[in-house]
Amino acid sequence: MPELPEVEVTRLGFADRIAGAQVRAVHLGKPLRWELGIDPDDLVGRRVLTVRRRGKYLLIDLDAGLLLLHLGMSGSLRFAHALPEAGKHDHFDLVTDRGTLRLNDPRRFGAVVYADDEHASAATKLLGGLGVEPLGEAFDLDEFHAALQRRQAPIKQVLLAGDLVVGVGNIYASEALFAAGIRPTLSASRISRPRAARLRDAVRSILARAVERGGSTLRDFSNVDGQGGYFQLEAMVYGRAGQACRVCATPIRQLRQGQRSTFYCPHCQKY
DNA sequence: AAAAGCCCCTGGATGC
DNA sequence: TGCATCCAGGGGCTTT
Repeated sequence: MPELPEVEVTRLGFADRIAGAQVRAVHLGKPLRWELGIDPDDLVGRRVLTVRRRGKYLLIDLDAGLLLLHLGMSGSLRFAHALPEAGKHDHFDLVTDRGTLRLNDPRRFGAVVYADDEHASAATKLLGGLGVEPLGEAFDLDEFHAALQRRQAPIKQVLLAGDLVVGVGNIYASEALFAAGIRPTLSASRISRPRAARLRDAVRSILARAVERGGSTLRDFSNVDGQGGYFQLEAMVYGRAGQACRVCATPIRQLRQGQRSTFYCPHCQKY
Protein backbone atom coordinates (compact mmCIF):
# COMPACT_ATOMS: atom_id res chain seq x y z
CA MET A 1 0.00 0.00 0.00
CA PRO A 2 1.90 2.91 1.26
CA GLU A 3 4.38 4.45 -1.09
CA LEU A 4 6.19 7.70 -0.43
CA PRO A 5 3.10 9.92 -0.72
CA GLU A 6 1.06 7.86 1.73
CA VAL A 7 3.92 7.76 4.23
CA GLU A 8 4.44 11.50 3.88
CA VAL A 9 0.73 12.21 4.28
CA THR A 10 0.81 10.07 7.40
CA ARG A 11 3.83 11.93 8.74
CA LEU A 12 2.32 15.36 8.08
CA GLY A 13 -0.78 14.30 9.96
CA PHE A 14 0.85 13.77 13.33
CA ALA A 15 4.41 15.13 13.33
CA ASP A 16 3.54 18.50 14.83
CA ARG A 17 0.93 17.07 17.14
CA ILE A 18 3.22 14.51 18.73
CA ALA A 19 6.35 16.65 18.96
CA GLY A 20 7.20 17.21 22.60
CA ALA A 21 4.97 14.39 23.83
CA GLN A 22 6.07 12.02 26.55
CA VAL A 23 5.56 8.28 26.17
CA ARG A 24 3.24 6.85 28.83
CA ALA A 25 2.82 3.26 27.67
CA VAL A 26 3.40 0.85 24.82
CA HIS A 27 0.96 -1.87 23.76
CA LEU A 28 1.83 -4.69 21.40
CA GLY A 29 -0.42 -6.95 19.33
CA LYS A 30 0.75 -9.68 17.00
CA PRO A 31 4.37 -9.48 15.90
CA LEU A 32 5.23 -7.59 12.73
CA ARG A 33 7.80 -8.70 10.22
CA TRP A 34 10.50 -6.69 11.97
CA GLU A 35 9.93 -5.94 15.57
CA LEU A 36 13.13 -5.22 17.43
CA GLY A 37 14.02 -3.58 20.68
CA ILE A 38 10.43 -2.75 21.63
CA ASP A 39 10.67 -2.91 25.41
CA PRO A 40 8.10 -0.73 27.17
CA ASP A 41 10.58 -0.19 29.99
CA ASP A 42 12.92 1.50 27.52
CA LEU A 43 10.25 3.62 25.86
CA VAL A 44 8.08 4.84 28.72
CA GLY A 45 9.21 8.28 29.81
CA ARG A 46 10.94 9.09 26.53
CA ARG A 47 10.15 12.41 24.86
CA VAL A 48 9.29 12.70 21.16
CA LEU A 49 11.46 15.25 19.41
CA THR A 50 10.67 15.13 15.69
CA VAL A 51 9.13 12.85 13.06
CA ARG A 52 11.06 12.41 9.83
CA ARG A 53 10.66 10.24 6.75
CA ARG A 54 13.29 8.32 4.82
CA GLY A 55 11.91 6.57 1.76
CA LYS A 56 8.90 4.66 3.06
CA TYR A 57 10.17 4.62 6.65
CA LEU A 58 8.97 6.92 9.39
CA LEU A 59 11.65 7.93 11.85
CA ILE A 60 10.52 9.15 15.23
CA ASP A 61 13.40 10.81 17.05
CA LEU A 62 13.17 10.39 20.80
CA ASP A 63 15.28 12.10 23.45
CA ALA A 64 17.09 8.79 23.58
CA GLY A 65 17.11 6.53 20.55
CA LEU A 66 15.08 6.37 17.38
CA LEU A 67 11.77 4.67 16.70
CA LEU A 68 11.53 3.38 13.15
CA LEU A 69 8.16 2.46 11.61
CA HIS A 70 7.33 0.89 8.26
CA LEU A 71 3.78 0.39 7.00
CA GLY A 72 4.56 -2.55 4.75
CA MET A 73 1.85 -3.37 2.24
CA SER A 74 -1.29 -2.82 4.27
CA GLY A 75 -0.34 -0.63 7.22
CA SER A 76 -1.69 2.68 8.39
CA LEU A 77 -1.31 4.86 11.46
CA ARG A 78 -3.91 6.63 13.56
CA PHE A 79 -3.20 9.39 16.03
CA ALA A 80 -5.85 10.54 18.48
CA HIS A 81 -6.50 11.22 22.14
CA ALA A 82 -9.13 8.54 22.34
CA LEU A 83 -9.01 5.42 20.21
CA PRO A 84 -11.28 2.40 20.44
CA GLU A 85 -10.06 -0.78 22.04
CA ALA A 86 -7.34 -2.36 19.94
CA GLY A 87 -8.65 -4.63 17.18
CA LYS A 88 -7.18 -7.78 15.71
CA HIS A 89 -4.98 -5.85 13.30
CA ASP A 90 -3.76 -3.21 15.73
CA HIS A 91 -0.24 -4.30 16.51
CA PHE A 92 1.46 -1.33 18.12
CA ASP A 93 0.26 1.53 20.31
CA LEU A 94 2.53 4.32 21.42
CA VAL A 95 0.54 6.00 24.17
CA THR A 96 1.68 9.55 24.92
CA ASP A 97 0.37 12.47 26.92
CA ARG A 98 -0.70 14.12 23.64
CA GLY A 99 -2.44 11.15 22.09
CA THR A 100 -1.95 7.58 21.01
CA LEU A 101 -0.15 6.58 17.83
CA ARG A 102 -1.56 3.26 16.63
CA LEU A 103 -0.27 1.01 13.86
CA ASN A 104 -2.90 -1.10 12.09
CA ASP A 105 -1.51 -3.62 9.60
CA PRO A 106 -3.61 -6.62 8.49
CA ARG A 107 -0.84 -8.32 6.56
CA ARG A 108 1.87 -7.56 9.12
CA PHE A 109 4.56 -6.81 6.56
CA GLY A 110 5.37 -3.68 8.50
CA ALA A 111 8.08 -2.92 11.01
CA VAL A 112 8.56 -1.32 14.39
CA VAL A 113 12.13 -0.99 15.57
CA TYR A 114 13.46 0.91 18.56
CA ALA A 115 17.01 1.74 17.69
CA ASP A 116 18.78 2.68 20.86
CA ASP A 117 22.50 2.07 21.13
CA GLU A 118 21.89 -1.65 21.32
CA HIS A 119 19.80 -1.91 18.16
CA ALA A 120 21.30 0.92 16.14
CA SER A 121 22.83 -1.55 13.71
CA ALA A 122 19.40 -2.98 12.88
CA ALA A 123 18.14 0.45 11.88
CA THR A 124 21.29 1.12 9.93
CA LYS A 125 20.80 -2.11 8.06
CA LEU A 126 17.19 -1.29 7.17
CA LEU A 127 18.04 2.24 6.06
CA GLY A 128 21.36 1.42 4.45
CA GLY A 129 21.40 1.02 0.71
CA LEU A 130 18.44 3.31 0.19
CA GLY A 131 18.61 5.59 -2.82
CA VAL A 132 18.15 9.35 -2.93
CA GLU A 133 14.99 11.15 -1.86
CA PRO A 134 13.08 11.95 -5.05
CA LEU A 135 11.66 15.22 -3.74
CA GLY A 136 14.98 16.51 -2.44
CA GLU A 137 17.86 18.44 -3.95
CA ALA A 138 19.98 15.30 -4.09
CA PHE A 139 17.90 13.80 -6.91
CA ASP A 140 20.44 14.95 -9.43
CA LEU A 141 19.95 14.39 -13.16
CA ASP A 142 23.57 13.59 -13.95
CA GLU A 143 23.78 10.99 -11.23
CA PHE A 144 20.35 9.57 -12.06
CA HIS A 145 21.17 9.18 -15.72
CA ALA A 146 24.60 7.71 -14.98
CA ALA A 147 23.04 5.19 -12.61
CA LEU A 148 20.43 4.19 -15.17
CA GLN A 149 23.20 3.61 -17.70
CA ARG A 150 24.62 0.92 -15.43
CA ARG A 151 21.38 -1.04 -15.11
CA GLN A 152 20.16 -3.55 -17.68
CA ALA A 153 16.89 -4.39 -15.93
CA PRO A 154 13.55 -2.95 -17.10
CA ILE A 155 13.15 0.64 -15.93
CA LYS A 156 9.98 -0.18 -13.98
CA GLN A 157 11.86 -2.64 -11.80
CA VAL A 158 14.81 -0.30 -11.37
CA LEU A 159 12.46 2.37 -10.06
CA LEU A 160 10.83 -0.12 -7.69
CA ALA A 161 14.12 -1.46 -6.36
CA GLY A 162 14.65 1.69 -4.32
CA ASP A 163 18.43 1.55 -4.29
CA LEU A 164 18.63 4.33 -6.84
CA VAL A 165 15.71 6.51 -5.84
CA VAL A 166 13.38 5.74 -2.92
CA GLY A 167 9.66 5.94 -2.39
CA VAL A 168 8.40 4.96 -5.84
CA GLY A 169 6.17 1.93 -5.42
CA ASN A 170 3.98 -0.02 -7.76
CA ILE A 171 1.32 2.61 -8.39
CA TYR A 172 3.61 5.58 -8.88
CA ALA A 173 6.17 3.68 -10.95
CA SER A 174 3.50 3.01 -13.60
CA GLU A 175 2.16 6.54 -13.32
CA ALA A 176 5.58 8.20 -13.59
CA LEU A 177 6.55 6.11 -16.62
CA PHE A 178 3.30 7.08 -18.31
CA ALA A 179 3.92 10.74 -17.57
CA ALA A 180 7.42 10.39 -19.01
CA GLY A 181 6.23 8.47 -22.07
CA ILE A 182 8.54 5.53 -21.34
CA ARG A 183 7.67 1.86 -21.86
CA PRO A 184 8.03 0.03 -18.50
CA THR A 185 9.89 -2.87 -20.10
CA LEU A 186 12.63 -0.67 -21.57
CA SER A 187 16.08 -1.48 -20.22
CA ALA A 188 17.17 1.38 -17.94
CA SER A 189 20.49 1.52 -19.73
CA ARG A 190 18.79 2.55 -22.96
CA ILE A 191 17.23 5.71 -21.58
CA SER A 192 18.79 8.83 -23.06
CA ARG A 193 19.68 11.81 -20.93
CA PRO A 194 16.72 13.91 -22.12
CA ARG A 195 14.36 11.05 -21.38
CA ALA A 196 15.99 10.50 -17.98
CA ALA A 197 15.34 14.18 -17.29
CA ARG A 198 11.71 13.72 -18.24
CA LEU A 199 11.45 10.69 -15.99
CA ARG A 200 13.07 12.47 -13.07
CA ASP A 201 10.65 15.35 -13.43
CA ALA A 202 7.72 12.93 -13.75
CA VAL A 203 8.66 11.06 -10.59
CA ARG A 204 8.91 14.32 -8.67
CA SER A 205 5.69 15.83 -9.96
CA ILE A 206 3.63 12.65 -9.59
CA LEU A 207 4.78 12.07 -6.01
CA ALA A 208 4.28 15.71 -5.06
CA ARG A 209 0.82 15.73 -6.60
CA ALA A 210 -0.09 12.53 -4.76
CA VAL A 211 0.93 14.07 -1.44
CA GLU A 212 -1.31 17.06 -2.22
CA ARG A 213 -4.20 14.72 -2.89
CA GLY A 214 -3.74 12.86 0.38
CA GLY A 215 -2.18 9.78 -1.22
CA SER A 216 -3.94 6.89 -2.94
CA THR A 217 -6.55 4.81 -1.13
CA LEU A 218 -7.22 1.49 -2.82
CA ARG A 219 -8.07 -0.58 0.25
CA ASP A 220 -6.39 -0.06 3.56
CA PHE A 221 -4.74 3.30 3.45
CA SER A 222 -5.99 6.19 5.52
CA ASN A 223 -4.24 9.12 7.13
CA VAL A 224 -3.81 9.47 10.90
CA ASP A 225 -7.33 10.89 11.16
CA GLY A 226 -8.83 7.92 9.35
CA GLN A 227 -9.46 9.69 6.05
CA GLY A 228 -8.61 8.24 2.65
CA GLY A 229 -6.70 9.90 -0.18
CA TYR A 230 -7.86 10.85 -3.65
CA PHE A 231 -4.93 10.41 -6.01
CA GLN A 232 -6.26 7.06 -7.25
CA LEU A 233 -9.03 9.01 -8.98
CA GLU A 234 -6.38 10.72 -11.09
CA ALA A 235 -4.48 7.58 -12.04
CA MET A 236 -3.76 7.56 -15.77
CA VAL A 237 -2.86 3.87 -16.04
CA TYR A 238 -2.70 2.07 -12.69
CA GLY A 239 -5.60 -0.32 -12.28
CA ARG A 240 -7.06 0.69 -15.66
CA ALA A 241 -6.33 -2.41 -17.78
CA GLY A 242 -8.61 -2.53 -20.81
CA GLN A 243 -9.92 0.98 -20.24
CA ALA A 244 -9.28 3.81 -22.67
CA CYS A 245 -6.14 5.85 -22.22
CA ARG A 246 -7.15 9.28 -20.92
CA VAL A 247 -4.89 10.87 -23.54
CA CYS A 248 -5.27 8.82 -26.73
CA ALA A 249 -8.12 6.36 -25.97
CA THR A 250 -5.96 3.32 -26.72
CA PRO A 251 -6.81 0.48 -24.30
CA ILE A 252 -4.44 0.37 -21.32
CA ARG A 253 -2.39 -2.81 -21.09
CA GLN A 254 -1.36 -4.81 -18.05
CA LEU A 255 1.65 -7.10 -17.68
CA ARG A 256 3.67 -8.81 -14.96
CA GLN A 257 7.14 -7.68 -14.03
CA GLY A 258 8.82 -9.34 -11.09
CA GLN A 259 5.50 -10.67 -9.78
CA ARG A 260 3.99 -7.18 -9.77
CA SER A 261 1.41 -5.73 -12.12
CA THR A 262 2.46 -2.99 -14.49
CA PHE A 263 0.09 -0.78 -16.45
CA TYR A 264 0.93 1.30 -19.51
CA CYS A 265 -0.45 2.80 -22.69
CA PRO A 266 1.05 1.12 -25.78
CA HIS A 267 0.57 4.28 -27.82
CA CYS A 268 1.72 6.98 -25.38
CA GLN A 269 4.62 4.79 -24.21
CA LYS A 270 5.94 3.39 -27.47
CA TYR A 271 9.50 2.63 -26.35
C1' DA B 1 27.39 -6.19 -8.60
C1' DA B 2 23.11 -7.02 -10.62
C1' DA B 3 19.02 -9.58 -11.53
C1' DA B 4 15.47 -13.01 -10.77
C1' DG B 5 12.56 -15.79 -7.51
C1' DC B 6 10.64 -16.79 -3.25
C1' DC B 7 8.57 -15.69 0.76
C1' DC B 8 6.46 -13.33 4.83
C1' DC B 9 0.67 -12.58 5.98
C1' DT B 10 -4.40 -11.64 5.72
C1' DG B 11 -8.50 -10.55 3.31
C1' DG B 12 -11.35 -9.41 -0.61
C1' DA B 13 -13.04 -10.64 -5.20
C1' DT B 14 -14.12 -14.12 -8.36
C1' DG B 15 -15.27 -18.65 -10.11
C1' DC B 16 -17.26 -23.34 -9.61
C1' DT C 1 -23.51 -21.23 1.34
C1' DG C 2 -18.86 -23.34 0.83
C1' DC C 3 -14.37 -23.87 -1.04
C1' DA C 4 -10.45 -23.03 -4.15
C1' DT C 5 -7.82 -19.74 -6.58
C1' DC C 6 -5.85 -15.43 -7.56
C1' DC C 7 -4.58 -10.89 -6.40
C1' DA C 8 -2.97 -6.83 -3.48
C1' DG C 9 0.20 -0.48 -2.31
C1' DG C 10 6.78 -3.83 0.11
C1' DG C 11 11.05 -5.54 0.43
C1' DG C 12 14.55 -8.76 2.63
C1' DC C 13 16.90 -12.93 1.62
C1' DT C 14 18.76 -16.50 -1.33
C1' DT C 15 20.15 -18.14 -5.54
C1' DT C 16 21.83 -17.45 -10.16
